[in-house]
Amino acid sequence: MATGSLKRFGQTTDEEMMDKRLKINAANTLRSNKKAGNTLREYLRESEMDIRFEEYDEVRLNEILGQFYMNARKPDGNHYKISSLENIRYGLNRYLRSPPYNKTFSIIKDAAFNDANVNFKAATSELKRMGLGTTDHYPSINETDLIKLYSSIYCATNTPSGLYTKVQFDIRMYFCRRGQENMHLMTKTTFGVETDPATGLKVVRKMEDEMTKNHRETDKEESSGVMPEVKDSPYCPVSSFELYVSKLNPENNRLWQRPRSSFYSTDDTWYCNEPVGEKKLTVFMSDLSKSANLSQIYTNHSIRATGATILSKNMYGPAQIMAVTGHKSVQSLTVYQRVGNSEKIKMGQTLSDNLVKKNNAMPAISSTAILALPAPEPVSCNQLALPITESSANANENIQREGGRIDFLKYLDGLDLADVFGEYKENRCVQNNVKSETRTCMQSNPAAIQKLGGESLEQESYLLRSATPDSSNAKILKNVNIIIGLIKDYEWENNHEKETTTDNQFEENCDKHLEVSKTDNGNFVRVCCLLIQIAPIAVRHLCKRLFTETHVETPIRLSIDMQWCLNDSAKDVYEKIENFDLPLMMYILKHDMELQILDNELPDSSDMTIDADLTRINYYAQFIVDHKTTGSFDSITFNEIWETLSQ
DNA sequence: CGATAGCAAGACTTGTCTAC
DNA sequence: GTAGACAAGTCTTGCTATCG
Repeated sequence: MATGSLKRFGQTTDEEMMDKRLKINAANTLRSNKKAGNTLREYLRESEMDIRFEEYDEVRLNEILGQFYMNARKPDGNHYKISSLENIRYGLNRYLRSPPYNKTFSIIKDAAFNDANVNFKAATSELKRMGLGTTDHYPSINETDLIKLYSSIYCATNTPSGLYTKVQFDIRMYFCRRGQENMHLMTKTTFGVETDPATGLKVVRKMEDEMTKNHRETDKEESSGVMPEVKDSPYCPVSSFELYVSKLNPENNRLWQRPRSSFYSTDDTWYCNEPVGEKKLTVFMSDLSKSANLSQIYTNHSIRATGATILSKNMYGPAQIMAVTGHKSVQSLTVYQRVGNSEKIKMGQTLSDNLVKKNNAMPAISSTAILALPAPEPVSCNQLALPITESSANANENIQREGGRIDFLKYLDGLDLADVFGEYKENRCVQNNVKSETRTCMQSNPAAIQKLGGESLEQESYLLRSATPDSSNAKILKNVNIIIGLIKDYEWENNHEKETTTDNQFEENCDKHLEVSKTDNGNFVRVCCLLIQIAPIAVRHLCKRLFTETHVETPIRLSIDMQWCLNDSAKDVYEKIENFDLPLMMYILKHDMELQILDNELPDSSDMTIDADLTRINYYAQFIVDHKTTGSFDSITFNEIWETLSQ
C-alpha cells in the first residue's frame, strides 16, 4: 500500500510519454523509419531543395514525394527493387507520424497524396518491367551439402569447435530458428533435456519463452519444435547437446561460448569464459559454408528454410509445420513449398515424353498421371539427424565411416580409375594421329553409367564423389565430376563408334560439334589424374615421415584444424593421415610442420627442395581449379605443367 | 437484395544479410 | 557499430460468389 509521500499512480512526464510512444515499434522498424527519412533528405539535398521536409505542408509534400518515387536511386545510381521502394514509403509514413513530428495524415491512404501515390504505382510498374519485382528467397541447403557438412570434421563432436558447430546447427535446424534472433541471449537454461513420457525418448526442449518477430508482447501462444534422440547414432543431437552443455565453462552462463583453441579430451571445460559475439553468430552458416567448401555460401536463414522445406516435403501438414516454425498463417508457408528446378525439369520431361510418344503414335498416357507431382515419401523425424533421401540412403548403407570420414578405398573396388585413365590416354593418342582432333558434345550414357554400377547419374556421382580421395575440397570435386563426365563421354563415343558409325560418319559428326579439342581434354584429364591420384600419395608419404619424426615421442597438440585427432595416440593419427586430403595435408605441412609452402606463386625452376615441390603441387592444384569450367588445357600449358610436376 | 464466407491483394512491420 | 537493401511474415481491406 502507498504510504507517506508514495503515490498509487505513476507520474509519467510528457517527455517520457513521447519516449514510450516512440518505442512502440521494434528497434528494426525504427531503424527503417530513420533510413527512409535520410534517403528522402539526401534526395532533396542533391536536388538543391529545402531538406526540412518534416515542415512541408501536405500540398508541397505530395509534390515532392511524387518526384522522389520516380527518381529514387541507390547510392550507386542503380534502381531499387520494388520491395525496397515500398519499404522506404512505409518508413517515411511511420517517420512522419511518430514523435517528434506526430503528423496526423497518412502519405499512403489520404486523398491529399493521390498524385504522389499514382507516381509510386507508375514507378513500381516500371521496376517490374525492368525485372526488379522478383523476390530472391534464401536458399535451402541441398542434400549433398547437408551430408557433407554433417560428416565433416567441422561437425566432429570430439573437438570443442566441432561440437559447438554441430550443436548450434542442430538447434537452428530442429527449432527452425530465424538467423540471429535472440541467439546471443541464449543461456544454458534456454534449452533442457527431458524424457518424453509417451515414447520414453530423450528430447531437447526449449524451456524459456522469448519475444520473436511473430510472437510479441501480447502473444500467449508458444510454438517450438523439439530435438529427439536418435539411439545408437553418432549423430544423435541429444547426446551432442548433453556433451556440449557438460563441457561449457562454468564461470559463464551463456549457451554459445568460444571454443578453446587447444585442449585435452579429458578436460572438464572445452570452452573459454567468453560468449561468442553477436556478429560471429550472424555469420555462423556463411563461415561454415566457406570452411566446409559447400557448393554455395548459405546464410543462417537457410537452415530455417531447410528445416521447413524438409518437413513440408515429408507429408507434414501446414498446422504441424507451423507448430514448429512459429508461423501464424498457412499462406506464409508457401515460401517453403516452392517447386524446385529438378522437379520442374522432371515435369518438363514428362511433357516431352508425352509429346514425343504421341508423335510416334504410342498409346497416350492418362493426363492426370503425367501431370501429377511426384508424391513425397514419408520419413520418420529421426531422419532429420542426418537428412537422407532415396539416393543417399543407399550410399549411407554402404559407406563405412571411420572417425567421421568415409572409407573411400572400399568404393574403389571394381572401379579402377587408373585403368580407365590409362586406356583413355592410350586411345586418345592413337586417335589423335589418325582422326580429327574434335569430340562430340559431352553427354551421359545410361549403359556407361550402368557399367559403373549406378542406377542414376545423380546417385553415381554422389557415390564417386564420396569415394574419391581428397573429397573434402569442393573445387577439386567439381573437377572429379568433369573427369567422370569425360570417362562416360569417352565410353559412349567408343561404343557409339563401334556400333553405329563409320569413320566418315564419325568425322562428320565431329565436325558438327567443334566444341573442345580432344587433345586439350586429354591433357586436362592427365593433369587432374596426376594431381588427384598421384600427388596426394607422394604428399601423404612425406606427411607420415615428418609426422613420425616430429610427434611420435611428444604429446600431440596440434593446431585447431587438427583438433579432431587430439583424442588419439600418435599411432592413430599416423594411420588417419591415410585419409587426409591434399589441402589438409598442405595445411598441416605448412602450419604444423612449418614447411615453406608458398601460395599463388611458383618457385624457381632450379629449386629442387621438398618445399619447392610441394609449392608446385599446391600451385597447380589451384590452377586446375581455375580451369574447372573449360575442362581442357592447350598443349603448351599442358607440357609446361606436366614437365614441372612429373619431375 | 442484404448478409456473409472465401479469397487475393494491399498495407504494414520486423528480421536478415552484407558492407564499411 | 551502423547503415543500406531487401526478404519474411502478419494484419487489413476489398472484391466476388453464393445463399436465404
